[in-house]
Amino acid sequence: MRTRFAPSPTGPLHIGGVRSALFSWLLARHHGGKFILRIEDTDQKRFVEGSIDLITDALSWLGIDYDEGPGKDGGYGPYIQSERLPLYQKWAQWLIDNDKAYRCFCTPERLDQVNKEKEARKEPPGYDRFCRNLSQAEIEKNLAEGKPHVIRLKVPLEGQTTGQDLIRGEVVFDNNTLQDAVLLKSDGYPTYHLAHVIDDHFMEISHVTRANEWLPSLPLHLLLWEAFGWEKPYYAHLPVLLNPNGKGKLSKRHSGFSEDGKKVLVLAKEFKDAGYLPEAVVNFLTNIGWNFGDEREIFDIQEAIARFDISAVNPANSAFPIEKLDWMNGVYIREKLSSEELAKRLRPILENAGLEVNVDRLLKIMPLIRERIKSLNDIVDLAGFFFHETFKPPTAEMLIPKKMDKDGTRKLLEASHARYSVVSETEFLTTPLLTIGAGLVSDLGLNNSQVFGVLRVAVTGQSISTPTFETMEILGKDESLKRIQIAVDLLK
RNA sequence: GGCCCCAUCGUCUAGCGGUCAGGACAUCACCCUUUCAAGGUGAAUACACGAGUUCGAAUCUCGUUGGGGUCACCA
Repeated sequence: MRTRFAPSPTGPLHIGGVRSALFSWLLARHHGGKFILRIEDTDQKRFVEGSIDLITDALSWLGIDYDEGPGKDGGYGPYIQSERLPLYQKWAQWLIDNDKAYRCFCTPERLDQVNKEKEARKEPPGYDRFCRNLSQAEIEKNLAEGKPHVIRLKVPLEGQTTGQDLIRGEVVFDNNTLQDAVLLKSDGYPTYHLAHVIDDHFMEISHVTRANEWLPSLPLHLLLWEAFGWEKPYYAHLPVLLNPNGKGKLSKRHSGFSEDGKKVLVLAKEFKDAGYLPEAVVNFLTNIGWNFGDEREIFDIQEAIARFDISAVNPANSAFPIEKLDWMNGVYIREKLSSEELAKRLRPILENAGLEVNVDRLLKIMPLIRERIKSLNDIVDLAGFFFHETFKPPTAEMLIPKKMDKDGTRKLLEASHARYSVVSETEFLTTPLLTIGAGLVSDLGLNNSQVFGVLRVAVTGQSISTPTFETMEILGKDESLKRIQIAVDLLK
């Protein structure tokens, strides 16, 4: 088995592209086959410099490795279509020689005109096949005059073309609804239709998995395979990923737009930048349109490979359930990563936020933060205070809890300072600290949340944070007392 | 509009003639609790509609409606 992912280098990789790549990859890996990356850069106008790196970077971040592709020759290269031009031209000519295709000299202007007239007559748009029956003499003449032309497929005017889709079964099309599609453009580049058939043939691709939007052109491709007399691959058209609200397909133009106040992510890189783990993204994606089999949703990629079955893919399109990714990312953070691993991934994020990371301290706070963050990026807000060079004190307002006043709060802090300052440094640990806190509660006639809350704000500078006494232990006696003192002064 | 695909809780899904229609996310309530989380328990919520076929339909057929895709010298 050989499968492929064949993106166009028109910019950063889209999450829908990732999903297609992932399913093709899963299919190949399940069967112990090969997964090939092929770059379809036959549209010079849309080519974006640097796209190929963006694509391979994204795949590598996600762990979707390819066996053959640009820079990784497997004997079927080159893997970039613009480097295969002579091949397409040769076979396009072959189609003409065998009466399966014809040269079309119609200008874009004429094509426009034809469509306008058809529209006026309320007919479906499409090429009127003006050049399909040009005489040999006319063709010679046009050629001699050097008229630019394209090569079009000569589709049968009647009958039906039946395709088999691995996901939805038989799909039937009436040939009279088909177009004489352009195979080779006037600039000598092939269109997708021609290029993918030729490449999939010579690269011996056995299973073509691609997005659902290709289904309408399946009959064209089938006709092409038949014209060449080559053995067809199996086709599987993956359901489309829709916007989170279910309206329209997820596309690049929605990227970054806010929807119901929520951010819509669509580029692979945006998921990385948002603090999602690649393992979680991959796990999440495999649960859309496919399921593990029992009721498990969290599983690692090896388990997915072992069970993957392309024919079990749900043919229905699905809205992109981004909120489920948030949950799943949290599961991975709190259950799947060791402290060392988590710290390793958190470190660059803290550093990018301009904080100076003390690795020992970072490792120490892992138990305090791992159940509190859903995105790696959450670490900055939740625990950034551990790494601030200079402590950012809270405001007096944050310090004073409801049902307490300024004086009362100050007295509480002063009492705390007094009691904690007599604790030895080696005893400055969570449990004794908590005991003292509890003593404060009963002695001052306050409740837990008042005392612990005030201490939390004083020590962390924020009202939502890691647990108070654990935090104090990690901060150490000096630092903790210093911060409590700052709070006292703030309330004077 | 033509053609093609699709249709189970708000969302992702299980189900492939007989189930109290299951799970997960999200939501809500309660419990736990040093904030926030996490965790625990529980609640609410779905077979788009209409005809058939059948002893029996979420499951099969047809139609309707709805949604999506596609109609380029883009992929």
